[in-house]
This record gives sequence, structure tokens and C-alpha cells, in this order.
Amino acid sequence: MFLDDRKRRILQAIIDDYIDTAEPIGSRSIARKHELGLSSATIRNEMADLEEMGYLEQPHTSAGRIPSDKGYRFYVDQLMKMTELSTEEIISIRNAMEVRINELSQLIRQASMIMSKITRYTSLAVPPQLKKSTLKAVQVVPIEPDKVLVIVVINAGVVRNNMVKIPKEVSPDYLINVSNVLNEKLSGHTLEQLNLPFIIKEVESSVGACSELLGPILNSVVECIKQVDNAEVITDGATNIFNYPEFRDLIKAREFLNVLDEKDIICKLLANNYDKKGINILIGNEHGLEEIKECTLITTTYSMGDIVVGSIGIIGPTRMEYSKVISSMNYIRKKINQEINKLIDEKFE
Amino acid sequence: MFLDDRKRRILQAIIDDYIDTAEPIGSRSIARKHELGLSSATIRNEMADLEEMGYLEQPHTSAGRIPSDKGYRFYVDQLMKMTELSTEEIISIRNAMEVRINELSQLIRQASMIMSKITRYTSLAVPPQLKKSTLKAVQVVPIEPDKVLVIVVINAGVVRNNMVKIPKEVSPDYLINVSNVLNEKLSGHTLEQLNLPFIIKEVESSVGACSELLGPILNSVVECIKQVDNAEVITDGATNIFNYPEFRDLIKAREFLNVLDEKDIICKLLANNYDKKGINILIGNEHGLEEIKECTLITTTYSMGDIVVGSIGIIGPTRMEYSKVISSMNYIRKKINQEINKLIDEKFE
DNA sequence: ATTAGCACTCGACTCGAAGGAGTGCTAACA
DNA sequence: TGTTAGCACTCCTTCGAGTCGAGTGCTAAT
Repeated sequence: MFLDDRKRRILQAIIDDYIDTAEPIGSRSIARKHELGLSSATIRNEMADLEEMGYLEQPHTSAGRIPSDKGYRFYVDQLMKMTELSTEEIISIRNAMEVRINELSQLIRQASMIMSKITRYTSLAVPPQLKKSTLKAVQVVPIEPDKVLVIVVINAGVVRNNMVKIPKEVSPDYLINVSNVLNEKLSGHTLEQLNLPFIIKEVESSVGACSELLGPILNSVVECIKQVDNAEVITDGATNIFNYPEFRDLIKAREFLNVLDEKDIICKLLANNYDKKGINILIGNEHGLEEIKECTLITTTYSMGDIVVGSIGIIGPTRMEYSKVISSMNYIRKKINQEINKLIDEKFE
Repeated sequence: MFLDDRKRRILQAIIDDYIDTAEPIGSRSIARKHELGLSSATIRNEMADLEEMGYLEQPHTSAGRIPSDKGYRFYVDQLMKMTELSTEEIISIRNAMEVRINELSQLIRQASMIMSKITRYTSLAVPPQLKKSTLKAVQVVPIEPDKVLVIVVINAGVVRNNMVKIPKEVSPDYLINVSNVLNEKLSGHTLEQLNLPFIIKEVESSVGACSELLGPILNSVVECIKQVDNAEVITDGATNIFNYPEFRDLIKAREFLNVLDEKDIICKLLANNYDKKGINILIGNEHGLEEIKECTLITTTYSMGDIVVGSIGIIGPTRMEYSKVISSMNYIRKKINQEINKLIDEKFE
């Protein structure tokens, strides 16, 4: 598994060129373009070695070489030089993400958008999953004589509500009482901790059972909590794949776009990395999905405080500008975390 | 512009067949498949006439004929036989749309989804535009000592809220007072009628100016109202176009998908028909958009009470199963209107 | 160990011939 | 006069042969 310095330099040259041109790379063009001080014949021999070791592949006998998944993996882990974002790129990321944003999911939408724009690949994202966040407050507010609005407030400005019709008019005091009890029982717990059936009983006994009224209200609370995590998936720049010659084949383009439409597959791919730190790279077949085995998926997570709440990523051909994508993603991730925390501070410092 | 009965029958046969096969239709195949009691030579002559009149086109001299936009238009207006939905289709539409739905826009999302599934074309939709709906209630609710939640309630269970930090603690009574004044000034007006700057002044004078507090609250109200109409566009089944041979050309497929990504174009296309009754059909170049001049757009509107609030449609090749699409759309539209009114009744009878 | 040289491979492209679907026209027919 | 059979013609599509060129692997010389 050890590659001497010369092999590494040649492999790097081949992958860099292939990422650039999407054409199989021949020994002569490497000898010409890169100042390695070697003849094409020597390079040819080295390339044959690299192929035998599994880092390169040959589409057919008389063609140049292209990197294999293993080649890309080695490139990403050891060879690749990181690029810096240009100032224009940094500015456009800031502009996209520092707009006045109210809803957390809106922030992720923006992040996804700008990421596909900058990388020119397809971006994926799941909005924050808030199961692990704590419930801040519950309120029951009268709206019309026979309608009340149930409001559930979670972290970071996330609010859900549900209108509910009640069978008979109740006094504001009664509602305040209900609100207080609900607050006491519910707030401070994470959403996934909440043992709702148990709580319902407790509340009933505290308020003095009048389930005719309480029933619909408690149902609404449950409904609100359910609404918090609609496991939606965001994609942007799906048609970017048409820019890449490896998808000039209609069948491949179609397969790719079809996978993007399978929200649950994307969801799983993005959820994969919740426990891992930093940026996660799945090259080619590493994710094991037949339909996109010629794609690379690069993902990362974002957090609220210390808790990972969601994930964003990009998907594109294995021949991808890895370093560009990684540096954009690092920056965008940092920005997301910043902005989330700003939101929390503002709304609940 | 008059077509005798025989020409009509031949035109109909050609268009029916072409919709079926996507291949230019020759005189012989018409003579064989349809029992018109005519020889291919006669049909050939009629076809030459129909071409000269503009109803048919010939891709090249020795090919069969295909319908022109004008041909499709005549077909849609006069020849087409309506098909009924199958019971399975009706059931699957019902299943999709009668699920417990809370948010109005969710209903439209479902409708769009089922429409693309049944027609196998691409569906488009704009969620309800509520500018014309009336504001029902405004409430300001304390959440934490220095935070209040501003809630704006519109029709049909649509609620928007905004958390706002206030500079110093205020008494619940003060908030109730503010709520009452806001309610009095705002409720009952349609959103587009609201002259917000003027109202802000009025409220300030009523409550007794304390703009340090009122400012953020009023801003929040404005923010909520703005949020009501996010002119989002929903599309479903975009990759369905890959099923149609006219899009086997990569460039065309790409162009089509790119247009779908241009949310404002789609929005305009859908907004086009707000004043028209029933189902609206734009064939080929009739919509004047170069990029999708080989597509037909079929749209209709849906209403809340008597007021048109949104629009849904499908887009696909001009060679489209018009009758199928029209009958599905009629049914789905009816369902949307029903469900909207159910929602209104439930939440604000 | 490196390199020059050379025969060989194989995809991409071009060209032309063959095949076939469909037409328009003419002449015959009812 | 309207309909039909027949036929020459057009033009797309398909297929195979031939050519070109980039690139390889191997051998022998340095």
C-alpha cells in the first residue's frame, strides 16, 4: 500500500488533469504538462504499476488511464492540495446567509442554494431535526369564542401552532390555568423525551378533568410536536449535472435525477454522518448505492450548541473538484453554526 | 376554417395515433387501423389538404405527418373525446387528498403530487395567495419575561407568528391592551387593503405612545403578513419527461428542466389564468416561451369561497393525453375546493 | 533504472450502399 | 367527379468498411 514519491506525484498529476478534462490521461500528456523530469515511457511503466495496484483504470486497452475509486480515495486522503475560497466567493456566501432570516429551515435552504451555486454540483440538505431540542413554552390563546390556538415554542425561534375548535366557551382564566400546567409539565424536556400519554393523564388530574375541553387541546399539543420534524429534504442545482460529460448519457442523467427524487434515500445518505466529526466523503461505490456509483457524496453536519441537528452535502461525479467543495463546505458549515447560534441568542438569549 | 366530416375523422385518427406512438403517421397505417372505408391514396390526398390548411406538418418529405399546434388546438376544441377516470384513479386521488391536513399549502402539495403521478407528466402549483383574504385576529402573547410572540391569524387555519424581544418587561395587561387595539384596527380587512404605516400611527396614538415597546411588536405584525405570501412554486414529477421520446434529446431535456427551475417563469405561467373560468390550455407556442415551445401547459385555478387563490397545472409534450389530463384536473380541482372549504369550516365556521 | 522505438489495439469518425417507409403524381375506374 | 391502384422518387436510418490517431506494452539500447 506504500507509494513512493514518484508514483504519488504521477498519480496526483493524473487525477488533477482528469478532474480538469474528464478525458482519459495518457503518459505523453503527463510528461509534457508536468515537469517531472521523466520520459513518457517511464511514466507509462509507473502507470502500469499504479493500475495493477488499483489506483487507476483503463477504459479500454488503447486509451489513457482514469482514476479508480481507490485512486480518488488516496488523492483525497493524501495528495490533494487544499484551495482557498476567493474573496468573491466568501462575499457571496455571506450575502446569501446573513439575510434577515426568521425560520431555521429557511437558513438551511439558503445554505443549500449558495452551496450548489458555488460548487456547481447538486446540493442536498435536511433542515434541523429538533427531536433533541428542549421545549421552551406552551401557550393556549383564545382566538374566537369557540376557537383556541395552541402554540408550542421550541428553541431558536421555532414555533408551531394548531387551531382547535372547542365544544363550549371557556374563560380566559381557565386557559391560563391550562397553559400554566402544560408549561410546568412540558417545558425543559427534549421532544423525544416527552412521554405524552403519561403527561396527558397528569395534566388532566391537575386541571381537574374536563376532558371534553382538554382532549382537543392536548391533541393539538401532540400535533404541534409532530409537526416540528417534518423530514423534508432540500435539493438545489439538480440540473447542474448536465454540465458534466459523464452524464451526457441520457440514461445516467435520468438515473441520477431519479435518485434525487427519492427523498428517503437522500435522507439516509445525509443521516449517515451524524456521529462523525468534520467532513465526510463517500467516493463512488463507498456508499453502496448502485444507481449513483459514479458519484461522490460530500456531507457535513451542523449543530445547535453541541447537538448535531442536521446535515448538508453535495453530490456530483466522482471526478469532482474535491478541494473546492471541501473548502466551501467548511466555510458554509461555519456560517450555518454561527447563524443558528445568533438566532438562538436573539430569540432566547 | 371549415373541415368536412371526413377530414375531421382523418385528423382525429392521426392525432390519436400520434399521441399514442410519437411517430409520424402515414396514410397507409390510417387506412389499415381505422375503419374509414377509404384507401390510403384518398387519405393521402386529404392529408395533403390538411397540411396545406396548417393542421398537419411533415418533418421531411418522405415521412408521415404530425399534428401542428393548430391541429392540436382543433383537436382539443372540437374532436377530442373525453375519457372518464378509472375507479382506481379516483380512489388514489381521494386517498392522497383526504388525509388529515393542517396547512393549506400542504393540501396543494398533495394535489400536485397526485396529479403528476396520475398523468405521468410534470405538475406545477402555487400555494394559496392570500392577499385577498381577510385577517381574522392578532394576538400578542408573553413567552418569557423579555420575549413576546406575535400571532396573526388569517382564514382557513393559516397562522403566522414571529418571536420578538422587547427591551423591558411589560405587564400582561399591557399586552392584552395592545392585542385588543391591533385586533380592532386590523381584523376584517384583506391583507392587501391594509395600509400599514397609517395603522401603526393610529395604534401608537391609541395605546399611548411607547414606541420603544410598540415598535418591535408592530414590525413583527408586518413581518407576519409578509410571510403569508411566500410565492413559492411546487413542481412534481419533473423527471417524467424522460419517459417521452421527444425529450430523448439531452439538450431538450435539459432546457425543459431548466425552465422548471425558473420559479418566476412558472409563477407567471400559472398566474396567467386567474381571471379565466375552468381549464386553460396553452399548446406549444401559444404561451410564447421559446424554451418550451414543444410543450403544452394545462392549468386551472382553485378558490376559497368565491375568490381564486391559487393555480395548479401540468406541463408535458404537446403530444399529450389531453382528455386524460383534463378529466384528472377537473376532479382534482373539485377536490381541492372541497377540502379548502372543509378546512375553513372546521377552523372558522 | 531510464529511455527510444516500434508494432499493435481500439475507439471515433467518415463515407457510401442498402433498405424501407412514405409521398406525390398519373392514369384508370365507378 | 371522386376514388383508387401503381409507380417513381425522396430522404431518413442503419450498417459495415476504411481511415485516423491517441495511447499502450514490449524490447533493446543507453
